Order: sequence, then structure tokens, then C-alpha cells
Amino acid sequence: MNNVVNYSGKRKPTGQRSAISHNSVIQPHDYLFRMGEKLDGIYMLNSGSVKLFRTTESGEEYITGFCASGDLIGLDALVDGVSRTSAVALDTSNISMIPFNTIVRGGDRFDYQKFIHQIGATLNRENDHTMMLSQRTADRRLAWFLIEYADGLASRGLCPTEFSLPMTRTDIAIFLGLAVETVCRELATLCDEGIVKKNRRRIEILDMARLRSISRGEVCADKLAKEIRSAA
Amino acid sequence: MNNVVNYSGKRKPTGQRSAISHNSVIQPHDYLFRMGEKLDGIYMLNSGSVKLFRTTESGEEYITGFCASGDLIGLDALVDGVSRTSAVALDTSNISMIPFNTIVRGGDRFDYQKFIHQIGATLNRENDHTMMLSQRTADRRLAWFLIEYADGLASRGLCPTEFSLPMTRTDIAIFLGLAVETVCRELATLCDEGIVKKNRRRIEILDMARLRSISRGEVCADKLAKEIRSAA
DNA sequence: CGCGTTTTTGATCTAACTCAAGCTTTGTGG
DNA sequence: CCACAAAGCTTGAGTTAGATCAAAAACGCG
Repeated sequence: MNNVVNYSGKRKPTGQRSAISHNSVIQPHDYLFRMGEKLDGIYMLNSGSVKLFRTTESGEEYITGFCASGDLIGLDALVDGVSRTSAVALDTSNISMIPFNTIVRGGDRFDYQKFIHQIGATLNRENDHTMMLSQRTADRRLAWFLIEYADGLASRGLCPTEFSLPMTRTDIAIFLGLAVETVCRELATLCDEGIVKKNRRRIEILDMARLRSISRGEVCADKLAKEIRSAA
Repeated sequence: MNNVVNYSGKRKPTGQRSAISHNSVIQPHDYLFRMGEKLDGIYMLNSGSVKLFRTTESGEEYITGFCASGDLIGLDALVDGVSRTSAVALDTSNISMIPFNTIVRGGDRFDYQKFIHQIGATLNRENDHTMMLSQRTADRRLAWFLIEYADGLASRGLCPTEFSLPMTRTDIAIFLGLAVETVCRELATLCDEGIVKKNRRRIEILDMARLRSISRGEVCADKLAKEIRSAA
């Protein structure tokens, strides 16, 4: 499992620490901030993608979310200014910061309404993630993940059926609470059934309707595979 | 699995719907609001306990959290005024409401700072819940649950080692992403090892240190049980 | 007191984990 | 520019933690 040291060891010196004042660009593997760090405000992702995660003392990594353009990062620091989460860029990303002062006092042209709205959205996404992790089969989890990602793209006006995932299979596995091998296998199953096409990180969704019904638990992804087995 | 109809069917007419203006009392099984309902603001729980949950079209129930005094309820409605979550009282509870207007405009004596703080705290709790659900054994989940509950009591100045749980075993199971039977069995194991004492909903924690180390995954709750088996 | 709900325990089964190993891609240094 | 190393991805075989099914006991309520 990757840990903080790994990443920090191999990244370029760019963006070493969060000296972000207003607008800045960070490179893949650069940290926006690390868990336990005091933040100066909330970050807003303008482009690229960021992974949010925590590591326990014993080195277990937990991924709490993947962020894309428009998302707020560091909301959990609202409690006392310190984030319990680390944020690392997966792609080259453009980021701006909203200082805590602005948030608390309601600064110049800070869109408060929108900020509150985003908090609700974040909370809802967390809830969805939680629901997915409770008592669900691997095929549903993966289907859910792909749909979430596709929907996110669609809401940003991008193509929801053909895209490139910014994260590794291991990241997906951790996020979904599964083993890497399980993610690979389930993805392979979806391909076998003609629901998606994959080429490494590149994903093409061929049958969105079926993918959604798998996600809802109406049908099982391994249905075909099982039918073949039982026929034998 | 319990669903909305069950609860609504057997509750007394009190507090039928959320006509809560400022301060009110609701009885066990009364709904504060149901998923999809338009809220007038965010609720604050002053005493008692409330369960937050969602149900899918297919009737699956997911519990996103249990609230106790001091908690804000309905934050997910900040996105558009509608909550995707249902809130039902587990005990007789005292509740007040902060209208959206007050939140957005920053009314009279609305403690904005505290509000923002609470949002961060809620987000963190969600994250903890998510982490627990990702890749953890049943014994760790249950230990985590008991500790969370105990810590919550402690932070409210109540006794953290002897308490009565307001929710059913089934609720705990759903919240932890486990089967009811598993929750019962793991609780029984904890009792066998002298870590907790139980009498139905009544819980007494005898060895908090050991419970915490189980929660961290340092030791396995079924260790003893296994040692006995392997000795045979 | 009888009935429905909740809790508990037992037996069996299976989905997903773990371990193992090969393959592919990416990155690095000579 | 090529070779080697490291990371990432994939597939197979065997094991196991926890789900499911079944059923009894313990409450609590009308």
C-alpha cells in the first residue's frame, strides 16, 4: 500500500508545500496538504484531479474521495483549521484558495450561497460513498464507481461514456473497500459482458443502462459467468 | 429490514410532520423529516437521539448516522433545501430549528462560527464512518462503534463506560455494514473475553484500552476463540 | 397471558480475500 | 537509445470471514 513517504520521495520539488495564495498549479504526486497540517483556507479545484486520503498509524490507507473541477477541498478543516485528510494531485491541477477569514467574515465577492450549496453536495457524496460501502457486492461497487465518475463528467459537460481514469486500480480498490484483484476481475467481467471496454486507464461505457441496473443490484454482473458454470 | 412504512404505521399521532418552528419535542418513532421532503432549515438536537437513514427504491435501508445532543441534522439539505435522508427519533428528543434564512443571511444571534465548526465536525465523522466501512473486520467495526459512542458520551460529560444504546442490533448492523447475527456474535465474543458486559441494550465497557486496540486492528477480538480452536 | 419484536446461537455456504506468479507499462541511468 | 528496475495490471488456485438460513429464547406490550 502506498504511503505518504513513497509519494514525497519521488515527486519533483514543485509545489513542495501549500504556499498557495490564490491561484496555482500543482503537478501529479504533489501534495496540496497533508493530514495534520494547519490550512489557511478551503481549496477549490479548477481543473485536474485530486485524491483525498487518510493513513492510520499502522500504515493503512483509506481514500475518502476523488475530486474534480468545481470541488471544494479541505472542508473537514472547518472544525479547527487542521485537516485530518491528505490531498495529493493525480493530474496536473489548477487550484485556488478561499481563506478562512473570507469564509467566516463573508468577504468581498465570496459567493456564500454557493459555498453552502457545495457543502451540502459534499455531504451527500459522502453519504453515497458510505451507502455503497455498506453491504454491497463487488460488482455493484464497481458499477457505482464508474457511474459516479461518468455522471461527474457529464455534469461538467464532458463525455460520460469515454474517459481516462486518473487513479490506479489500487486507488479504486481502496476507495471501494475491495482488494485490487477483485477490482480487476470485476472489470474484466464487465468487459466480457460487453458493458464496458477497457484499455488500462481508458474506459468506454458501452451499455450505461445495464451498468446502472447492476449498480442498483437488479442484476448481477457475474450472471453470465454463473450461467455458463451452472450449464456445465 | 425495517422500512418507512413500519415505523409510520405504529407511531402515535404526535409530531406527525415537521411543523417544528423553534423548539419542540418528538417521541420515539416520530419522524423529524423524510427523504425527499423540503426542509425549512437545519435542525439541532438538544436532547435524545435520532437515526439518519436512506432507503433505496428496492427497499434497502442504509443508516448514515446516529445523532445525539448538540448535533446538526439535515445538513445535506443545504444543497437545495431537500434532504435525501430520513430522520427518525429513537428516544424522546428535544429539537430546535435554524431556518435557512438565518443561515444564509446570518441572523440575529446565530452563532455562525459555531455552525461552520459543526459542519467540519460532521464531515469528519462521516469520513471516519467511511474509513471504518472500508476493509475492516467485524470485530474492529463493532469495537469502533462502541468507542465512538462512548467518546460521544464523554464529550457531553456523561459516563462513557456504562450506558444504554438507543438503537436495535439491526440498526447497529446496518450502520456497520454487517449482518445482525454477526453483530450479536462479535458482541458475545467481547463479553467472553471480559472486555464488555452486556444486558440487552445496556452496555458496560470493562477494558477500554483493549477495546481501542481491537478497533485499531492491533489485536483480533476472536484471538482467544481461535487459540482455543487451534489448541484442539 | 399470548403475540410480535428483538436478540441469540448453530450449521452451512459463498463472495471476496490472500497468496503466487506472469505480463505490461513507465521511469531511470548508463 | 537501450536495459533494467519498479510500478501497475491481470489471472489462477485455495482459504476464510462473514452472509444466509433456520430456529429457539428473552423481552415487552396490549
